[in-house]
Amino acid sequence: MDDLDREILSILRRDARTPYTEIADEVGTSEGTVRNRVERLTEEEIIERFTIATQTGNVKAMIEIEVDVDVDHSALADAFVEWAEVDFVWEVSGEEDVVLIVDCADTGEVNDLITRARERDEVMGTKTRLILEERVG
Amino acid sequence: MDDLDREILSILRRDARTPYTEIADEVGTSEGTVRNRVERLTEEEIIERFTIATQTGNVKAMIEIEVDVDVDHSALADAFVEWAEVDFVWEVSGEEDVVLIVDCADTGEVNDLITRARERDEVMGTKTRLILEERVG
DNA sequence: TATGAAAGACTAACTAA
DNA sequence: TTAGTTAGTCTTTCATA
Repeated sequence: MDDLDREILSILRRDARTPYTEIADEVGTSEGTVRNRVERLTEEEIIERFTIATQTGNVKAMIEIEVDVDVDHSALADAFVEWAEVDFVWEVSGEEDVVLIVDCADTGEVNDLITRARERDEVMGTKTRLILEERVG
Repeated sequence: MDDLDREILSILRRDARTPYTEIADEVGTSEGTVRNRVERLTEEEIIERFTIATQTGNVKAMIEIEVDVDVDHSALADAFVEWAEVDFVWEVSGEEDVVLIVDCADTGEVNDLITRARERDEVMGTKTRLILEERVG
């Protein structure tokens, strides 16, 4: 991992469809070098996957979930990730323990998700923040 | 947005490099239809962007930043997104106002980021959570 | 690091609903 | 009028030297 790798990653993060030739021009190297490095980064799983960022609904939010102490976080996370509106589930350090990143049609749908989460016995409490604006690094 | 769109999105979310011909086979339509729909979804910003999921370091974290009331959030967010270790900057509702999603070499680097954030006058306080485990929906 | 071959995407003209 | 198809062309990627 050197600065050239980091530059390539940053370009791909903004637009993963940028042609290798264009990336090469931008970072001042050849198409082959960019291709080899992207292959290596993918191999090493520094690039976990090529994907799309979607906004199927109008509201994105973080739902922080406080979980009972003696609960299997992992099983709970597995359950949440099955919910259609959930993009990511993070198990985190700190008080709230599990964070959902969700993409909903409207705030009503966010509310439904919170209600569904709170209905589970393992869930002690929730804290929700709407994501008003996102910037990509 | 119909079921065909949703199928296409789900394939692209798993691997955004899947050729249109292959997606077409999988969902039972022609290459042209897949291409037209992906273009439409991109146009409508349901697909926000083609991107990569990366893990350059060993530690991912959420840094929640409490911002002084009369501060221009947008300018602050613009500054944070320039930091190399920052993947996303979210302006959120609630007390902390700005959330950074960071990808660092180690916890020391996370700590450096927190220090740099706290050095800014606009920043009143921070709260950090390490992301211990991530699931993708 | 070039260069030709292969794979994939795009254009545009056409068809069907 | 809109969505879908297809053949031909162009672009990008890949493998080889």
